[in-house]
Amino acid sequence: MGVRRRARRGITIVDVAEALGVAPSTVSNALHDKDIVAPHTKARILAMAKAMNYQASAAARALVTRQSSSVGVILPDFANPVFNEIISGLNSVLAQAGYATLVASTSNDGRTCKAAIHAFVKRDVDAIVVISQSLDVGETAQLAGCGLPVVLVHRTPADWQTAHAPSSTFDYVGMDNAGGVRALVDHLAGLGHRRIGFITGPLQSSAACERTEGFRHAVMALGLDADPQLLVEGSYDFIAGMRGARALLSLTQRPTAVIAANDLMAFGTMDVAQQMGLAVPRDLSIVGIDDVFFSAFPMISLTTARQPAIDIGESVGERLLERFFDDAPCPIAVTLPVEVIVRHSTAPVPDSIDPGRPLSVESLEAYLTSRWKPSTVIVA
Amino acid sequence: MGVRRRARRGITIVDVAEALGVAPSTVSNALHDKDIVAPHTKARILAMAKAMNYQASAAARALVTRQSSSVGVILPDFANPVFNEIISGLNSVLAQAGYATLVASTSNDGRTCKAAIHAFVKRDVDAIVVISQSLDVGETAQLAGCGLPVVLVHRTPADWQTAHAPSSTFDYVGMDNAGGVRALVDHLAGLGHRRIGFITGPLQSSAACERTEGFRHAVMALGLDADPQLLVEGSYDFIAGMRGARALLSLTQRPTAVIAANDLMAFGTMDVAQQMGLAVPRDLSIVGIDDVFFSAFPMISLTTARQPAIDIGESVGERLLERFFDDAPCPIAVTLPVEVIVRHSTAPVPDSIDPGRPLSVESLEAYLTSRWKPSTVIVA
DNA sequence: TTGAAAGCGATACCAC
DNA sequence: GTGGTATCGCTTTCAA
Repeated sequence: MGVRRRARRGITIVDVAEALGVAPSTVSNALHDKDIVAPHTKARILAMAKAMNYQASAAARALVTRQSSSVGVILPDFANPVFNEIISGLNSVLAQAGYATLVASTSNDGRTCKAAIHAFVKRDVDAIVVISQSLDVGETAQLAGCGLPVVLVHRTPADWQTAHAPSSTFDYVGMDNAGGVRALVDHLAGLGHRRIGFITGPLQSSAACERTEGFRHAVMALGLDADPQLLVEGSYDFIAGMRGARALLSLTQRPTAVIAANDLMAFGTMDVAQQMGLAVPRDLSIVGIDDVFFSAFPMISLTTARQPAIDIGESVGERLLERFFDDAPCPIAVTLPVEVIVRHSTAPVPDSIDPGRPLSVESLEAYLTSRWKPSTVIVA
Repeated sequence: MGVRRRARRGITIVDVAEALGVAPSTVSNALHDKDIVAPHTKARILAMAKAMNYQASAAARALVTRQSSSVGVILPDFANPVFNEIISGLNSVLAQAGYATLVASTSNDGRTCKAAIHAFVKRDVDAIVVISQSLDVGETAQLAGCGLPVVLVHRTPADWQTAHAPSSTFDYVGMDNAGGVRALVDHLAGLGHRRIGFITGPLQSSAACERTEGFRHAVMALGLDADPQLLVEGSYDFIAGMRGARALLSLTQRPTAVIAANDLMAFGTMDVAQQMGLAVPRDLSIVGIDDVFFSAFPMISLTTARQPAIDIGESVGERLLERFFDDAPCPIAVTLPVEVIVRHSTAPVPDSIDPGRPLSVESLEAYLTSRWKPSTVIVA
């Protein structure tokens, strides 16, 4: 390991002070626009600072104030585009207020997560944002123990209240999961559907539970078919969507519409429908939740409940600024509204129900191995 | 604006020193594993530091060393999943070495970009990574002027050498664009295709130019049909893919295969083929570049040249660590290999060529307005 | 091999 | 209003 070059020293507050023959503290006050400084002095200082191209050292300020003007974001992975939209919204709000955004992914690994929190604390981040990350009791305690504002996204504190952890210090920002599902069921019921299948997300996620409960209640409220067979468990990925769709569409009395708890699983459902020779939306209506980029593509055109990801990020940012400046330690929960975007995967219920081509369990495996995996890889 | 709470003070190096009755400087040396410290002393100090859960203050260290152990990443937006894979790879390498990753998006806006660079410099980042961002002369000068290591991703320094800017201080990491396209053409030629269409990316991007040139050369080298009509300009988005595909597939003698300079445009091409009643891959072979998540879906199953995004990120990280420790100011350019993933959108050239249903220009607009835009929005 | 002390650059407190 | 100065926590000479 060699020697690291030392960056050149820039203009300091003392340089500015000397150039003007005033005290450093006065310069500091002027730069912070404190009323205590005489207008004339302030103007002179500001002008000189600009002329000398003075740049405050973030490190020096952080050392004395113990605030770094930065927030750390922890997310399970960078793969989910929705997470990045959230960061995008967050970053735009924070950047404007002079805060930096630090990111770290955990790959859903506890050790990595702990290390990330650790690294953030060491850097004196002013707050930590946790997106959709499952936290065990240790991680929760670690977060609570560092005494920083913490905002949880898409995961209600209730998740670990059952684990007897002190969740009350955390803020929460999420979307109206139940309301979104209710609106989807309304939409389908309005088209005449009375037998609607639902593929859930992973039920350890609070958001997935809310979506599932939202479905149950909506079906009840509208007096639709509440057959328990119409509810199958999934896990937010494409293959789970295929599995769930196969289960639902193989029922002797199959549903005329399927709600998937996210768009990816809706795509899996579309794929299965195609395999069974069912035309969407003529024979089967399909809806998702999230409105990912691909849902808008003409070839897909999925009706879905849009996750307000950017709004969520902005909301997190605004909440943080609020906490920074107003020091309101009373935790809040923000639930953002969801809108249904009607595209072309939903249609009125057909007069007669086509059962579709039957599909065996083996055929799923065969189909996946033939189409999902890359068949050949040529190295260029 | 209220008062900001001061975070509690943690364990300092002095605390550890006092607990052991040694000098702070010795603790510092021990923590840095300097050979000068006696093994016994070092062991005692390390043990005590762990016992007291000592955490070095990043700010204090940054103040004296003028290095923050962090790098700033600038990207045009958070929407492109590929960028996030790059950050993912970068972050994993950096985190392991104790570096933090700061992110900022510019929305392709010059002012925002300048502000982001500014903010990074102020925070004493140790390096700046610029991903796929178009830089004007001012931004380039700003980057060069701050005296930090800079790595450009997917944009060769040559881009602005023409603008007389000092590009020689920048590193470059990218992929073998020309090689990837060549491999795709090889694959198609191997299937018997001799008339291949190409939809380019935006030609102000160096990577897009490399892909285009790669196509030209491969066609030449293999003696395929070099009709200039087979080359149409696009811009990396879905609609450009549709436009390009319509142009290519409306040729009196239409190509039997289409290469799109990225996957999104390949999807657009698939969509147009479907509208024209052409079956993929029976009537038309389609390939893309990037291998985005959706390309692997069974319903899409696109043959494509995989962009090694994570490798690119890791490579950037490794290069940075190298520069940090070896202080090798000699800039390098890293070009990562690309692999072709053969899926189900390519097949041997058919015996007879189906011209497909004709499509008017108006029908594109009509199709897009009917399928692309959300038709109804219900607020939940 | 260890210890004492001088900064790094900005803030904040208290005289003036 | 303004100026001196201690201080934040760590690194880094230089002396012992």
